[in-house]
Amino acid sequence: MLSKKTKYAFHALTYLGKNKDQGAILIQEISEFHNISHKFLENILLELKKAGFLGSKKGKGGGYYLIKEPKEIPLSRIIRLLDGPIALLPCVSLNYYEPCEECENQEQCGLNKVMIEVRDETLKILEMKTLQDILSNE
Amino acid sequence: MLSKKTKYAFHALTYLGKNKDQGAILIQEISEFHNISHKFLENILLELKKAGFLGSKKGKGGGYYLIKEPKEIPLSRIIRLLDGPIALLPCVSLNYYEPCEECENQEQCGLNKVMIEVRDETLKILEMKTLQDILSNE
DNA sequence: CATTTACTCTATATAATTTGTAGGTTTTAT
DNA sequence: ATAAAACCTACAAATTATATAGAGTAAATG
Repeated sequence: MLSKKTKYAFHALTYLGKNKDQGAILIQEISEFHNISHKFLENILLELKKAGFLGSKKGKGGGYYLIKEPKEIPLSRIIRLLDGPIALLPCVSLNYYEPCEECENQEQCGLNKVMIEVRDETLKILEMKTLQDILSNE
Repeated sequence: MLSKKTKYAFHALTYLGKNKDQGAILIQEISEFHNISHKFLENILLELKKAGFLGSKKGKGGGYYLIKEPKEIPLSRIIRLLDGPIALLPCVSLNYYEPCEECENQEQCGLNKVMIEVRDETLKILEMKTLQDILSNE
């Protein structure tokens, strides 16, 4: 399951995508619309900004706005940013690789091999689906 | 990512699958082979037994053994049993459905719709891959 | 240029979940 | 009878997720 953080990130991105023409949008507007704690959302939006998805403006009339095309934002990137690995095991993660402590020889591990296949199939979906797909369904 | 519980379950099932002919196998044998805490593994094997994957024998000469064909044990069933939902959101889970608190109208939620597609694609893989696939790779 | 507004940053508190442990009970073989 | 090994319940420890606090910085505006 996605963490709330990631789920909220998707809600916020969707909101910003729907209101693209309206310039900077307040954290508060999003947090009220989706019943999300203001401060919690603040942290999330900041991460999304640092990762290059959002821009922001400080001060009066400030807020956040999308700086990428929705179709250029695959689900996989958001999930990795906020939730970490997409792979089901650390030993098959492309971006967060770690060997399994209990395994002496990953080369001979059948679980490892199968999970590589699962990862690749999962990635196909999560890289293909983008914010645009979410927007198209609203 | 899978919890350790689920990962250990796969290791144990694989071990039992590889040693199918040898009758009942001790928890201790598996826990030592895979460096898993004996007591923790005990709980896991018990769950697998209650769910109908394993049989057991008490007392001297006792232990656990597979009672299903490896090809009849899809990854999805083990993951669901020990980790819960496969879906990325509660509102699209087939086995553990819950509405999202922050959503007033799930019918109009684009995230919901996209995550249903992701779930269906993910399930295709996890239902197709079985313990047999893990065994074949060792 | 003072004031208000709203994002930025870091640290911390709280809650929930996962992981692991303890200790006794029941069953079985010898 | 005794020892071996699964069964069961409850709890403890560790980790992670969620949420909050409060001071800092930048921008707009009158």
